[in-house]
This record gives sequence, C-alpha cells and structure tokens, in this order.
Amino acid sequence: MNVFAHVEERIKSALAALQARGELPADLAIGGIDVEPTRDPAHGDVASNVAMVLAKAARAKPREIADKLAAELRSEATFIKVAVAGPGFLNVTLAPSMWQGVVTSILKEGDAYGRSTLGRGEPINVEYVSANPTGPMHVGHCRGAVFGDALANLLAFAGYDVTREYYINDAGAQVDVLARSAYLRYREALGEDIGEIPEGLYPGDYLKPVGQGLAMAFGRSLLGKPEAEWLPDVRQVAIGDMLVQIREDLAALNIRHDVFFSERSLTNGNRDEVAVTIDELRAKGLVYEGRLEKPKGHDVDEWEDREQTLFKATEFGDDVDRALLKSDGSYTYFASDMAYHHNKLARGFKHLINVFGADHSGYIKRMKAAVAALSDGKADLDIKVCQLVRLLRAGEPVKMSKRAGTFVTLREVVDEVGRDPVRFMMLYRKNDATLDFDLAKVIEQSKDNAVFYVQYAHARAQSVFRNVRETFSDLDVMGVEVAAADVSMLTDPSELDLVKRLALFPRLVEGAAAAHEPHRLAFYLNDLAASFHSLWSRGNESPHLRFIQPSDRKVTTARLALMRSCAQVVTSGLGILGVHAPSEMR
RNA sequence: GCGCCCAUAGCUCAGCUGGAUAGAGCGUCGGCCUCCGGAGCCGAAGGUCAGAGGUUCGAAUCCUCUUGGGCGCGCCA
Repeated sequence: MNVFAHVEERIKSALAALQARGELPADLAIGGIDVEPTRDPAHGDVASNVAMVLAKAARAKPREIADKLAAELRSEATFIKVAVAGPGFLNVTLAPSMWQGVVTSILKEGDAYGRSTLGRGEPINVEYVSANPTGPMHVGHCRGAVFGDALANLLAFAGYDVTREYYINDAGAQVDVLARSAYLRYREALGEDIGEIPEGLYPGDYLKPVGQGLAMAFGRSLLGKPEAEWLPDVRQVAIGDMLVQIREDLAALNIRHDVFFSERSLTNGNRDEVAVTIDELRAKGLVYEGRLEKPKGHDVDEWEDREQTLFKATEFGDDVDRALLKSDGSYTYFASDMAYHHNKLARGFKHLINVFGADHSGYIKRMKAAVAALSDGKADLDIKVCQLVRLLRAGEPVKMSKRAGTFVTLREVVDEVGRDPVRFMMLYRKNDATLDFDLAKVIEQSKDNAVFYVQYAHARAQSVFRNVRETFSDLDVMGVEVAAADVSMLTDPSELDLVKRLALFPRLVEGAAAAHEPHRLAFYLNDLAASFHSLWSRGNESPHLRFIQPSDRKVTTARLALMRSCAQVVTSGLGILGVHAPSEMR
C-alpha cells in the first residue's frame, strides 16, 4: 500500500464530487497535483498543492477550493484531520492505522514492496562502461560502471524491461595500436629483447600475458611477416583477452551486461550497417557535402579546409554539422555510433540511456541529434554524465600517469577497500557533481561512511532476530505470527517515525527512476538507517521501548514485524545499489 | 572565442523536477553504555543558497546577465 497514492486518490474523488455538484467547473483539467510528505510534522502527515494548482483554471481563490475539498475529505475514515494552511495547502493527518498498516503490507509483499509499474514493462536500453578494450579498467571507469549498473537495477525495479549494454570500440585506430603493442610482447615472449616500448604504443605489463598467449597459439609463424598479415589475428586475440579482463574487473564490482555490442560487427558481415544508416539519413535529406569553419580560440594544427560528408546535426540542436567520413574515406567514430544507435532503435528500444564520462560531454548534443533524426523524434535518449573522480589517500591526491603506467586500476581499488564501499560511495553523490574518493576514509567504519551506517542498521536488526530465540524459543521471526502481528501496538512516536520513513520507499523509487537518479536511494537509505538507530537508542534509555519484551509477547511480535519490514526495505534498497546487506558486521 | 556541468553552514554534500521556518555528515562545544551490537543516540552553535535582475500566489530550484571553478571544441575513440 502506498499511502501517498491513497491520499491522492481520495483527493481526486473529492474533486470529482465537487465537480458533480457544480462547485467546481466540470471541464477543469486535473494535472500537476503533488501529494507529498510534509517537512514539518506540525503540518500533518501529507500535504497537497491541489488547490493552488487548480486556482487559476477554476477562477477561484486557492483557499476557497482548499476549504471545499477539506469539507469533502473530512468524511474520509482514514483521515483524522484535514486542514487548510498557508497559501492554500491541504494538510492531511492520517489515522495511525494507515501507517501501521504499512508494516503489514511490507511483510506481505516482501521483496516486491516498492516495486512499481512506472515502466509498464517497456524496453529500455542502458549503455554504460563501454571502455576501450585496450587495457584493464582504471578508476576513472569505476563511477560510470557503478552508476549505470545501479540505474539499470533501479529501472528494472520500477517496472522497465531493461537491457544492459556495453559498446566495444573495436574498430578504430586504438585497437590497431593495441595489436602492435601485443605483437611486440609476442616477440618478447619468443626471446627477443624489445628494449623500451616505443612512443605511441601501450607500455603496460598487462600485455605480457597476451604476448605469451600469442606465442603459444601461433609459435614463430607470425615473425618476419608484414604487418598487414599478422595484425588482424593479433588484434582479435588481444581484444578478446582485454575483454576477458574487463569482464572480470566488472564482475569484481558485481556488474554484468546483457549485450556486448561490437563496433566492428556493424561493418563485418555482408551488410554494412553504417552505409545503410547514412543512406537512410541521406534519403531524409540530412546528409550533404560541405565545409566546416575552423573552431576559434582553439589551436588546431594543420587545419585543412576541405569538403566532406556531413550530417545536419544543427537541425536537431547541435552546434555544428558533424563529419561522417574521414579524409581517407573510412567512417568516423560518430558515423559508427549513429549506426549503432540505429541498430538499437531497430531492436525496438524507444527509451535509450547512455552513461558518459565527463570527457565525453561534448558529444551529447550530436548524439541526441542523431537519435532524434534516426527515430523521427519518436525515441528518447537521456545521457547521464558522470563527473570526474578525484582519487585521494588521506587527503592527498594519488598521482597517476597513464604514460608511465602508474594509473590505478579499478581492481586495485576494489581489492583495497572492498566492493560495497566502492559502490555505495560512488552512488552517494549526484552523478553530475565531481567526487572525491579517499581510499583511507572509505575503509574507516564510522558515520563518516554511510555504507557501514546503513549496513549496521540491517546487522542490528538481524541481531535482534537472533536474540529473540533466547526469550521466545518457539517464535519464528520469519513466520506468520510476526507477519500477522497486531501492528496497532506500534504507537511510540519513534516507531511511527520509522514506519513513515518506510512508507516513503515506493514514492522514492518512482521519483529516482523517473529522474534517472539512483543516488536518491543512497541518501534515502541513510535517512532510513538514522530513524532505525534513533529508535534503537530509545530502547537504551527507556527499557519499555526495547524490541524484545519478555513479559509481552504481543508487543514483541509487533516490534519484530517493524524490524523485519525495515530490514526488508534496507535489503531491497541496497540491492538496487548492488550493495550487500550483512547479518553482522564483525 | 563557443558549448556543457558546477557554485548551498568552517569542510564534504542533500534538497523529492516550483512549495510552508533551507537540511544531514564531518569538525567544534555539551550530554548518554549494570541488560536487545556505543560502528550508535540526544542537544547546542553555525546561512546574503556566488552576485544582480526577471517570471508568479510562491524561486536554492525556471529565464537573462555578471563573477569564479571543471570538462570539451573538424578526420582521435
């Protein structure tokens, strides 16, 4: 049961009643109504702005409408107080049974509590990570990976049919560099002294095993041949090895993708999907041969003013038209990416989400333009940009240089601080704000650290479940006696405070899913844990508020029900974030 | 030069797509362990929401400008 939905429903039927009696215009457009928790308990439990929103269209004063609605709603049995306040807020105080009933429904729904039909089962494609397959994942990839994964979880929880996708950039010049670098390691594996790795090739040691693997597979057969003969084979092996490693890195973070989509596959088979896409755009009159102006204020060496094949991105809000072919006639990355999105649309996705790193933010407009053009405006693309992560250790920046091979890998970070803290901290911030990630602080188990704070709440609840067996040996915490507990015994303000927080969960899930903002969940869980810990401490001061009351089985059962529903929401919420809810912290 | 993102308490950040008196954590100061886990709880101090206009019943939130930071700027990916 969603209490906010319940109130909204009652308000709407009250409006209908007023319209039926002619007290409000019959053709009044009902929209934009908010039903939200009050910030101040003095305003009751739930507040709505109905009257203010409808005032103009109804040509009446907000307070007048609110008064009429209030009169109508006072007969509602689940409302114990309906008041009009301020500029025209409708403040509703609910009967305690409404709140207590939340506990019962959480236990009834179990891990389905909070799930939503917002997505109506519609397919949605979330593309994230998509790191170049030229090396192990480094910390820079970490945030986008965790964000995309949590967002995908959240959307699935909110009723979407989610496909998690990784775009493999295996067709450009970078993978050729990878192949050359691997070939060098191959020669090294066969005993040759390769000396310093030349400028422009990847120096990392991670390619040594690739070289050894090539030596095993090909023996000396690739030696002394021209590059054109060995490069495709070496490239394929190297990319394959890199992808294996990337999947392992992702698995360490509990991340998995449904589809790994190869850029090369767009042009590999009988059908050149890039050409098809460009033809389609040409048929729409969106492709032309032309010249671009040299960008101002930015040093572009060797600018060559030449005619090229361009996509009319400016017709869809981009700043300039974008090139589809390079000077050597091959496709630009953007052309391939358009074909890739054309492919997504062809697979039936009308909702697309791409997770980008901050360094790709300049790419947003052209990508949105591409999807708008390809789908004739019928599909939506949301691009979530994850800002940079500053890696610190005890306040000092960790120095990284990709050239010197001293960049910190994702695996190193996960191994050092653990999966749960990494995931939670990456999500405990808006995606478009920069993030300081301090390796020393993240493992401190204190309130500084929201992960442990939230997990601790769950562990404490589990601890009570263990302890209760000593008092009521025949009481099964997970059984029907608790599920059917008399929740009307939950009357203490701090108990109701926790219940109200639990009641917020479904509403929060919908808001976070609609906004594509999983971080809201992390903050919610922190607040929920605070309510829980507060209630717990009340028991330290007032023994009659402890969960286990040896002399009162009914009260104990009711409180166990509350604990169980809280543990359920913590588990569900952390689950969406991909964080484990432990039964003990020791 | 242009585009995008950011600016909220001493510090790190929320603020539920425009709601009522702007909230947490850390830090500072003061309290709470004979019993369900003190990795916790309770309280106090701390604000020109960068600045100036505008939109309206109502703005930290939306629009314009200014200031100060970050990222990016034909054929790289």
